[in-house]
Amino acid sequence: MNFTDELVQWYLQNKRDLPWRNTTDAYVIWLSEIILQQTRVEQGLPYFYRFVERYPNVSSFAAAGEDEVLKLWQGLGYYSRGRNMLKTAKLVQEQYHGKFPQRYDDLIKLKGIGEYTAAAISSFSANEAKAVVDGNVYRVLARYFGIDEPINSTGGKKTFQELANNLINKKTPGLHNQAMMEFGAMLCKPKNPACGICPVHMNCFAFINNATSILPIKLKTVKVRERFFNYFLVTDGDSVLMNKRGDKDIWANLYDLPMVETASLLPLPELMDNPTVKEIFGNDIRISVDNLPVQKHILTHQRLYIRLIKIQSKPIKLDSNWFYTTVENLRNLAFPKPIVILIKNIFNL
DNA sequence: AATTCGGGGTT
DNA sequence: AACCCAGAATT
Repeated sequence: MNFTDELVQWYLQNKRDLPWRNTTDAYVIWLSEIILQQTRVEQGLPYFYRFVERYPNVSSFAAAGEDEVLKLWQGLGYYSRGRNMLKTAKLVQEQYHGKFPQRYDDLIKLKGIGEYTAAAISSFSANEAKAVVDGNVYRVLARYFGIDEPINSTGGKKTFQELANNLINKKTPGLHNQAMMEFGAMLCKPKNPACGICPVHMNCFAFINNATSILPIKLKTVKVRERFFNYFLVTDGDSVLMNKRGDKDIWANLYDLPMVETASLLPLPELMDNPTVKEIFGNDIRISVDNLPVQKHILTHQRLYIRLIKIQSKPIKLDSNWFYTTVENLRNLAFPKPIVILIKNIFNL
């Protein structure tokens, strides 16, 4: 048996039973694929069940509001996925009369669907022979064929996509794609791959050359930015002052509290002397609580230091994105993870 | 071509 | 702390 046939045989005997593998409904497969972008299966599973139950078809999704979708998405990260899903659902409802497209060339034009996702949906729902290349496939191909071109370089992406296209089984592309990814996820893992039970290790470049720990090659780029978010709690116990975030920065269109960002973690007197803070609260600011610990929140490109200051005086100037709402209504708003924690600590919601 | 978009698990 | 995850969009 050749390389890919071996992987398919391995897959048929070792695959996990995942809900999106038991359907050819392009809409359901689309849901699963967007949720799983840069997200582990175990983390995405509960969200997948939540979304198929709430939105069983394109029409129900297209009728949703953005706040509602983001609330369902809360905690999963990369929130543009949720916003793009709503745009795509609305477009599919209009242009395709609610029937989700299955052809690669149609799918690739939709918001939130790139090369990987278009190949996944078209091959799984209609057996179109398009090869998926995700993080798993990069790793399997780099190791087996001994490719040392960086997987995150422009040339590298092209090399791996072409190789995957040449390898794909044109009779059963969906099965082939599932097998490549599952093999990478379960056996040919990033650390400590299970080469001892690998069906193709005797022909694997990385195994033969003891190079599984250096392949695939990835250029490191990440530079982490430190940011300091000073949140203000303004509440009378019944209503509370909230902020709707804009569409540029992290957590676009989600909700948090009024906040002033500073360049460093300032002592409280210095913070309250900040021009922006004075503009908001005036000169006689009454503070009731500032003994809450600073929350450190780690993201891929940012380290956030989050502090909460409880203010008793009323602000004299409100930003256009600020609004008062009832504590009860907080249940309906989508918050970033650290704000979920803040609100839980304050209101026990 | 490089940067940005989350949150969580593994090592 | 570094790396990765069924990547895509923006700069």
